[in-house]
Amino acid sequence: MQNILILLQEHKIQPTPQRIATTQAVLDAGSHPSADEVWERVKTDHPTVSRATVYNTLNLLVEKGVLKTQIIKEGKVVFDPCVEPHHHFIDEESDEIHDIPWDALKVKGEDSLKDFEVREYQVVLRGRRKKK
Amino acid sequence: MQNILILLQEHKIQPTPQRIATTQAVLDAGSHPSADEVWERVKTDHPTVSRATVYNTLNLLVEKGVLKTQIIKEGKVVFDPCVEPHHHFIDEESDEIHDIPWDALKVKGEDSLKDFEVREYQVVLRGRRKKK
DNA sequence: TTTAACTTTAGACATAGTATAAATTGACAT
DNA sequence: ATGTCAATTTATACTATGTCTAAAGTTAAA
Ligand SMILES: [Mn+2]
Ligand SMILES: [Mn+2]
Ligand SMILES: [Zn+2]
Ligand SMILES: [Zn+2]
Repeated sequence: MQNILILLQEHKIQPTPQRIATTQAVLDAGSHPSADEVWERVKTDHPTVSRATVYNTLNLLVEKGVLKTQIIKEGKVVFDPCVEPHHHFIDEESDEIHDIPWDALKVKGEDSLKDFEVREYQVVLRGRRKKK
Repeated sequence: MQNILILLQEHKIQPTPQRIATTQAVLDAGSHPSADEVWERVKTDHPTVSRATVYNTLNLLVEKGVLKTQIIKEGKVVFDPCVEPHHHFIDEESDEIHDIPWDALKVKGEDSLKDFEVREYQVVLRGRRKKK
């Protein structure tokens, strides 16, 4: 995808080959890959890219607002290409994370929390995907 | 506290000295300690208790329903003495986790998620505690 | 008392993530 | 083009969380 280059430029990120490959990989990975999952993907096409660079790049993409981290799975941070507010459903069988659109759920009362200044919130749901 | 022994017995857990100390520690720790934080506490009174035993005991307490794990902080699981449904607020300055009573927030629409069978859910809020 | 089941322990191991320092690359002024 | 400096990448070491293993210790009951 040529748009990767534009995306990086728009976010003031020097587009090196390693960064392009990493960004490509994290966006192609479907949803919510971990850093090492992204690294695995990068390595298939660019076997010489180091683990540190993938970690550095993902952290940079978060810093620049291209990705958001989610702390939902035990033991690993996952990266979310959707930086807009939304909710998450975790399928406890497959361990997959599914995005729930912001408007699918309505939370009432978050401004009644007088002691807290809420910067962001989300609903985290767990269960299993219905067999259809 | 003498009730610890009764608590363990009620949950069919053999009350060894190590388990009593660990349970005491996790309950006294205020809210949402990590396993190693519990271990540190245990060691002050019982310096010979091993790390593995504290981890084993905490996992056993979860299995038996005395504690619940929460995956909210990056890099570590925390243990929650409150096993009833409730929400969480994370103070991004102090990194402290605060319990929000279930009834303080109302979530609408969770049964409209036709593809998912929701076993549990919670609202996770982030921000900072208001200086009062 | 013997036996078997349960528990604890120290240490090894696995994995996620960060830190460091040297090597490479790239921008850019001469 | 060349030299220079900053940015980037790389291999590697390191830290931290958590699990696993095998041996030793304990408990309870035959
Ligand atoms: Mn953007
Ligand atoms: Mn209980
Ligand atoms: Zn998401
Ligand atoms: Zn809690």
